[in-house]
Amino acid sequence: MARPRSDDKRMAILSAALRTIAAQGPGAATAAIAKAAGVSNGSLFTYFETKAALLNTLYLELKAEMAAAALDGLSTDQELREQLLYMWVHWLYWATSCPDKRRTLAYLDVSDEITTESRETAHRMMAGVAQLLEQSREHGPMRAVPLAFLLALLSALADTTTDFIIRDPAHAEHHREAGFDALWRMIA
Amino acid sequence: MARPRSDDKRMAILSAALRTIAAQGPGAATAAIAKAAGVSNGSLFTYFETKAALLNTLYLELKAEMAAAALDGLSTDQELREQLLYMWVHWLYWATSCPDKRRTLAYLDVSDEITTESRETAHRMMAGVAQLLEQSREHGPMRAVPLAFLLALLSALADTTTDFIIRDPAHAEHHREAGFDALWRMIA
Amino acid sequence: MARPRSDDKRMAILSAALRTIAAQGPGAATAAIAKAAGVSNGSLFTYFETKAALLNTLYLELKAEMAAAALDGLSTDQELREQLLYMWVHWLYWATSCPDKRRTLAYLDVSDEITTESRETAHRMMAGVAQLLEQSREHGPMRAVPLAFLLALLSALADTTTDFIIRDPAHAEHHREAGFDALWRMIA
Amino acid sequence: MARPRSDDKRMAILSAALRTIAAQGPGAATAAIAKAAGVSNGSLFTYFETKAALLNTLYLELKAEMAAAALDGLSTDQELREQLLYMWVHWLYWATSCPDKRRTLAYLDVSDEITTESRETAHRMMAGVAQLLEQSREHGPMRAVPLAFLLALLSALADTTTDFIIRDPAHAEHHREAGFDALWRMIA
DNA sequence: GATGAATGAGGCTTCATTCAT
DNA sequence: AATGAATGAAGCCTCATTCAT
Repeated sequence: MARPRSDDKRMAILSAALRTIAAQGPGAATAAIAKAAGVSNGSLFTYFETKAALLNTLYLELKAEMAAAALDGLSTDQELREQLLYMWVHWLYWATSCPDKRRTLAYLDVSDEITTESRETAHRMMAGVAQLLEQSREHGPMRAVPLAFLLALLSALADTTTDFIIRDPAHAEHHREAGFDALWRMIA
Repeated sequence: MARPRSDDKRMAILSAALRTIAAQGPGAATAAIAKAAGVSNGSLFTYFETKAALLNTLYLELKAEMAAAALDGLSTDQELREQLLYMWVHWLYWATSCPDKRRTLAYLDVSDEITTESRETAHRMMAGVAQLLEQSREHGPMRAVPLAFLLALLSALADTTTDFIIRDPAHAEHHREAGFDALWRMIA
Repeated sequence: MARPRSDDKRMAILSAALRTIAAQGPGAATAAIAKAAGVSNGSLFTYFETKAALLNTLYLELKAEMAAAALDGLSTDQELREQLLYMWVHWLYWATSCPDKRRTLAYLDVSDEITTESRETAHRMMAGVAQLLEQSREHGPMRAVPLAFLLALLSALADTTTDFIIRDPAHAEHHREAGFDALWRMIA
Repeated sequence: MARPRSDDKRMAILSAALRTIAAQGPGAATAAIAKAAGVSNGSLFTYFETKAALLNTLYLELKAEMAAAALDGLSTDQELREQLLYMWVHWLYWATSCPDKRRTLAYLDVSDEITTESRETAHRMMAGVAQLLEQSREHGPMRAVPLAFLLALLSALADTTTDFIIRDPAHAEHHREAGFDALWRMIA
């Protein structure tokens, strides 16, 4: 009945946090974030109880977006290699076309403000990717290692490849393919 | 500025920084580091002009140690695969037996206090590793990618494998081998 | 400003303020009080212009209740000592059986939000008690001191005695009698 | 070997806290206190870890001073009544001639920043007064009540009397005597 | 009238760095 | 050179009050 909590504002804060953290790291001041969001200092805290809460929310949002980006539109009819490639390409596309998001995610991934619980939730968001990985490695040389290990390796590869694409965008496609081939050789 | 007298004190500070940052992250207060070093608050700044300077020094120290650990005692007589394995094993051994150093390095790697120059110097410290990598991939599927990319992939793999060994030390050897096999498949 | 519609709500706020302040001191946030009253944040300010206004109102309410409790049912037929004892017993009974009210009153008594005017009004509410005191001391050793002084002494005694009864309820009656005897010796 | 922590500064802070709290209540900002002490915002915290620590220290300091003022110079040769009177006079003299101290003590006495431990320590500081009280009431009507109760009554009487002297200093002596006579009648 | 989001001024405390001793 | 007190700029968060709905 009162002014409703505006989703716009909430998203403005999240988006401002994204930009500010990408630029200044997770130490960015809440005041800076609020200002970037065009919102008063105190308003930030009506949408997020705590700076840590904001960070965790942002983290989950980004992880979810990344996972969705990687899997959206995937058709399970194709060969596994094609499916994995599809995921790889989309993942890298997302990561390289939203460098702020990727950078912020990288910061948050190592921040000690991110809860174990958030990390677990994020991990669960990768279930689709994990499943694809599971199928891909089923008969390959890594059939016996923990799936989590494999997932971590995949992330590491994707991350590294993204770095290189951003650093040297002229050879984006080249790097992307090299990365994928390496991945495929590793697991299949 | 003449080099301060006591090298002991300098090393005590570096070592204290290592422990303190491992425990509290790169946000650790200089006062906390000084205290851990058994040195006064202000003395820290006669040995390191700035907190950032200390961090960068520590970063380089650790990177150098890591590179040395990976290559020390390597004999170039053996097969390349053996040499690479030697390096892999020693790298992981260092990383898993000095968790503080590794953790601190992980923190510093993403800290924005570390200058580009430091990162470049650190990169150069890996020349030996890079050379080995270069030889190993010479006739392999990755013969055409930038060596830096390969080095980054190696680092990512080593890092991820270390994570898993620390998390699940009972299967250390298993993880180490799985990681190496994956690496070898990737490049050779 | 027309009196707001719901007296219920007004009293709910006062009662919530009572409980909240008893628990958290006069620094209790208006938001906390509103919540405890089951009323919105903003509504509190349609019933009380200001936090200070709320506090002053509560203060007067409690003082009035205390005065009423002390005198209610007093019959002026009895001996003065009996009348004074009656008042003493009822005062202490009120104070010990509504510890929240007493505690809040204690907080407010020293709060600088309570205006001089409120304090004076409160003082006037004790007229009945004062009158009884006046009669009681008429021929006693304190016949010449300002009545206000006497009243203050009475309050101090009552307060101190209440403290002890609350702290050591097993000997409530004992303390109550000791306090009264002391009072009587003092004035009569 | 460095600049020593200056006792002057420490006392300046305590004294500034005294003045500031007397004027603004225990809610006075640490910044205001620091400014009043002619000290930087942060310096306050090298002398007192916390605002609460500062408040507790000030509380104990004042209580000690008050107890000392009440007993200093007391000769145990005199009659008990004379001794008690001596204490009464000196107590009131202290309280009325340092209204800031008294006011601050009153604020702190009810502040929830003051630890139970501080309160107990303060209580122990009144041992001398308590002992005198104990002797005075030995054969009197209050010989059986808890000494702590008696002490609380004494405090209440002293406080109330002080109030009246401050409010009406023209009759200081009058009030002081009336208060003491009341006390003596109460206990002896 | 009721609601609760919006505001922004502080409040307490931390910390890198400087400086007196 | 060594020490640790001094500094003051931030940082996060709270809260009385206002205002859009």
